[in-house]
Amino acid sequence: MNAKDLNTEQAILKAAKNVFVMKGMEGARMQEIADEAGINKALLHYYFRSKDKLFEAVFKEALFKLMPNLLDLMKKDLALFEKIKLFVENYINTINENPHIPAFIIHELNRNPERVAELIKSTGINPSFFVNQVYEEIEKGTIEPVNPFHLIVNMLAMCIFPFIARPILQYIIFNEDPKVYAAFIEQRKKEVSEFVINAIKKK
Amino acid sequence: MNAKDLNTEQAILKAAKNVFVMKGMEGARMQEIADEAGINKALLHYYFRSKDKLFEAVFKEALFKLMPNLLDLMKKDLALFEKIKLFVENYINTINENPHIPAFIIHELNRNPERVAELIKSTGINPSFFVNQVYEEIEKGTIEPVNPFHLIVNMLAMCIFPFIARPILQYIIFNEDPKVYAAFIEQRKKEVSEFVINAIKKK
DNA sequence: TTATGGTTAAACCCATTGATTAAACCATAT
DNA sequence: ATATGGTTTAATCAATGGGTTTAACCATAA
Repeated sequence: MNAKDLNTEQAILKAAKNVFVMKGMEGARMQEIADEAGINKALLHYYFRSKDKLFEAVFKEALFKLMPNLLDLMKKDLALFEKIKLFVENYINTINENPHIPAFIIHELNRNPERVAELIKSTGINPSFFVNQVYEEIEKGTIEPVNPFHLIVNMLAMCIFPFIARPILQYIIFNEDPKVYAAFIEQRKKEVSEFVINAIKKK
Repeated sequence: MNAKDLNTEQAILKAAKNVFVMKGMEGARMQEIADEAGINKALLHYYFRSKDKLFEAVFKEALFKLMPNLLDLMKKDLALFEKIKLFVENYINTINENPHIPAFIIHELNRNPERVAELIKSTGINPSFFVNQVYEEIEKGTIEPVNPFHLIVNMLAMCIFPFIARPILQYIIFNEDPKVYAAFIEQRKKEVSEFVINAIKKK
């Protein structure tokens, strides 16, 4: 595989990502991907065999772009509140750079739950480290006795949701002004971590 | 329109809802909807003209099923903490009865943001009553000075997210056991409202 | 220069699918 | 009984779109 190949292959992947992420597997057209990449449609099959294979390549890349951060962070040796702050800021930043990927994953998750679940499983993601850390803090009496699984889901939810519901928020709450929406997302880094810490810390 | 019509039309809508919600506009097949309804494919066009029209009917019904609750509740004359409790329980219950609709709406939201936004706008939904109530409580010093828009987004997020991410949670966290997942959702009604109230109340 | 082999593109194939048509069906009214 | 008109179906159409084929292109090596 030489440099030219890499270029074409990367161009295809990039174009395919754009189209698949916005329209999903079923809504995407091979012709549109080819146009977006500025190449002939047959080349898509030359490099990736089939639409399904191409989709899988794109999907894996998209999925793994949002996973490793999460994985590393959870296991870090940090105080719980620091970890929460870091997680929220870090994760909102990551999604902000790929704002359509969550909705893309969610759609595929509904279309093909087992396949996606298998993929995620294969990353070896495991919340037990973080869960134990939460239990320890509860023991110590520094936080309320919250269920750590609900805590994780709450944090993920608050980070991800504003991106998948963006059109609603932007058109309804923010009068269609993208600037205001962007500022809202920026605020959230602080607002959410404070919200979470306030919710659990013992006073 | 007589009783027979109503039956057929309702049968079509029900079948179309099942298929569209699970597979989206592009993934759905008119033949599959006809089969699910137990009728001839041409009848779909007889009653709804086109796939697009049928989809629109299904989508509106799905959207408005999740909206009115929200609307009425926000304007009720209730103390803030009571309102939060009621909202969370009520909304989780509503979604639990139609667990696939949020992901369905989100996908359509990405495919066609303006159209969905217009539809939602047309419901006349307006958060200002709730927003003002939050500001009043901040004045009174009963809650921390949180941004009410973030508060709304946080509550929506925590209610909706576990349903759209269900396969991940169920397969990864809950070892594929639907019973455990159902119990988790049941717990959330209490867990989330306590989480929110704890996060904002002044102590 | 020419042979080789990977890369690219144009043209084509054909299964799928949304939509239409024409005829059959059937309940109701005269 | 039969005429009417809404309902349902089978058959068909036309377009779309994923995939294939064939040949042209072009860099590299002998």
